[in-house]
Formats: sequence, structure tokens, C-alpha cells
Amino acid sequence: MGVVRKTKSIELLLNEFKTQKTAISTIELIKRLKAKLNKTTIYRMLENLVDDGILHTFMGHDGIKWYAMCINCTKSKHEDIHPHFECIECGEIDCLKTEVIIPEIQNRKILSSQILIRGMCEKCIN
Amino acid sequence: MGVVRKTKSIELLLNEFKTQKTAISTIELIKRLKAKLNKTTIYRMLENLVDDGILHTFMGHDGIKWYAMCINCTKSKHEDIHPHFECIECGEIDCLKTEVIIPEIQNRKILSSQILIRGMCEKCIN
DNA sequence: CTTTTATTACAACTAAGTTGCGATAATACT
DNA sequence: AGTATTATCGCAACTTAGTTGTAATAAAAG
Repeated sequence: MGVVRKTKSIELLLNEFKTQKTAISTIELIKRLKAKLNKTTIYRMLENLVDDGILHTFMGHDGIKWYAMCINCTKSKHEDIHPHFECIECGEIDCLKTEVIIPEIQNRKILSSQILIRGMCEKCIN
Repeated sequence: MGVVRKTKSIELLLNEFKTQKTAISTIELIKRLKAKLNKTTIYRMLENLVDDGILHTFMGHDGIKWYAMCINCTKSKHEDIHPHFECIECGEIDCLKTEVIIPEIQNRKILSSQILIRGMCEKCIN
């Protein structure tokens, strides 16, 4: 349904994504905001913000959900077909601008793709 | 630790992967084998078979685990760096031979990558 | 055939995420 | 501004995938 009202909760949640450029997992958000927000509220807000094209979501390697700010997304068109990079050292995940080309496959129709690259980030490589 | 003994349970489980070439999710395996095997046993066997390089595992889009037979894997070297294709119509997932090139990224070290392509499979495209 | 110990079943648990519903608070309306 | 409407929120209870501890079972070694 998307976000209709400008509430304090939405402001609090979006503030997390404004002060941090990298992706944030649901469990991390719940941990950070548990003093002020109920986890159900957080789950529902995240869903609404994805509907509105403000956030996009993807899976980490261990099957938990991550969210990050959309850059060129609108309500109707999610341009989140970029790869994500997960550092195995610090656990941080961010969006990559790197374009990965998925070749056509005979007799199949590709609709979307999720690419999770794992390795060492700039900070942890040294 | 890997598989040490040839038990009826292992035979039953591997039989599922012999009669079906595509990947199978844990919940599907538990459903199919629940009359004969306990779910804990299934989870532990799957873990062992991955250790042995017989199966490889990856995440579906909804965060549940899938397993498939390895083709060129050994105990020490998992060559499962291929993409997986999930049909949004029938839900089946299979391994692709298609090679996807992940470009180098400045100041980062890539160690592995998971690629999940979603779309319509041969059967469902018509 | 006995002993060793990997394997299995069972029950109880954990953790991520969901659902239903009454209470609260944005926003619209007069 | 004051009231009505209804989106949003909090709480409790639930669901589901996966894990852990432990006693019983069964490969396979001696």
C-alpha cells in the first residue's frame, strides 16, 4: 500500500538509512530501534517503503533480509538490478554500481536476477 | 565431518537427487521423506554431503535453502560458482552452465558470488 | 559375535518473520 | 480550532525454518 502519512516512526527509520549509506538488515534495524519502535511496525514500514520505491530489499548469504536506499527507483519501476557486495570480515553490505551482464538463455525468459558478491571490502582488505 | 557410513537414510536422500536433476529445497525434502526420516537427520545429512562435495547449497529468493548435486566438486574444491535459475511459475530451480563474468572491483577482493536468475523456464514459457 | 562410535529420532528450543486486533495519532472535514 | 475518519502502531500470540542435547540404534571394525 505504501506510505501515506508522515509519522515519527517513518522518520526514525529513514534516518537510519540517511546516516548510513550501506545496507541494513532487518535484525539490525530491530536491534537499533527496539527502544522506540515495535518490530512489527518496522517490518510493515519496510514493506511500505519498498512499495514506494524508496528502499529495495535483497537476501544476505544466510537468508536474512537486507534493505538499502534506492537511487533511481520510482513506485512503478525498481532499478535495483545491481549487485550487492558483502564483506566476510565486517559483515557490511553495500550496493555496487558495477554492471554484471547476464547472458540470454535459450528457451527461457529472464525477468530479474539477484547477485551477491562476497569478499573483502576497502576497509578490511588491509 | 562428512559422510562415513553407508546408511539407508543416506541412500534414501541421495535417491531423491538421482531421480530429479533439478535442485530441491530443504522443506520439500522434509515433506517427501517425513514418513521415513526425521527432519534433524535430513538437515545433518545435507550438511555432511556438502562437506563431502556431493551436494552444494544456495538460497532461494525467499531465504530458504536449496540443495543440488555437484558436477565437478571435490571435498576440497567446490566448483559451484555457477548461477541458478528459478522459475517464478513452477518454482523449480536448476543449475545453469552459463558463465557469468563478475568484473574486478577496485580495492576489493572477490572471494565468491551467488547469482540467482528468476524468470520462466522451458516448460512454463509456453 | 562383541565392541566401538557414527548415525538417527525425539523433544525442546531459537530466531526471523507474520497475523489479528484494539489503541493511537495523522490528516481531512466542518 | 474541534471533531471525525482511518492509516499507523504496539502488543501478544503464532508460524516456520533451522538448531541443540541426548539417549537409542545400527554400521563396521576387531
